[in-house]
Amino acid sequence: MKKLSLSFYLRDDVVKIASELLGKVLVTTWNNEYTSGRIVETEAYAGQWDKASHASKGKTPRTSVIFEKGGTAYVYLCYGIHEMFNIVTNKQGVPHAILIRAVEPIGGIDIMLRRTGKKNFDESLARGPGNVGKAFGFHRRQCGHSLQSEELYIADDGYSVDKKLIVASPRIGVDYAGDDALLDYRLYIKDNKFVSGKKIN
DNA sequence: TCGGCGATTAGCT
DNA sequence: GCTAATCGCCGAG
Repeated sequence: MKKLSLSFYLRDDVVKIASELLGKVLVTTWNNEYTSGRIVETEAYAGQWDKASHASKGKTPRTSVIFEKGGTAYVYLCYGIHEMFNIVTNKQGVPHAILIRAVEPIGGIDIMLRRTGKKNFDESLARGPGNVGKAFGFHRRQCGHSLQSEELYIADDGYSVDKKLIVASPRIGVDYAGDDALLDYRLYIKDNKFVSGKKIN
């Protein structure tokens, strides 16, 4: 497995990067607990003009990390409950970010089960951004963490997603953003069970 | 300093 | 389908 290089994250086109992240492997190893999974759903947040992005309100204590250079982790608390994991992209000063919305678990499933409080492995283990945060042990302490480190990184294991299976759609939960809520900035792998947004129960 | 609210989810009706 | 859970951010006063 090969870690993605810094230059991967520093490029301009955040939607393109979000689509290329599909099929890549997310790994966290903090506390000597190794967890990994394949990214199957992402959402792009493209800068200050994008009303759905936290960066649209300008640089504040919470959002300042999004203005950092690409390859940095942005983790924040949503609804007081959910730790959401984002990847910062583009060069320093340009607030682009990609939200990881769903992951297909590969390694450390027992650890994910313990963290999420679930009893059995199923497709909901890391489906939805709140669950991804829980399963991989993310915390806002990790905000600003580098994605080139041993504790947290994204790797290419040679797996590639058929372009025909990559679907673009409007983002979820951002209706307040007006016209920007209609942009096709959500990307996911078609027919993958681990993708959020549809009810399975 | 204070109050409203959010890139959500699970569980009940 | 509806709502509680739950806390830090940010704008208003």
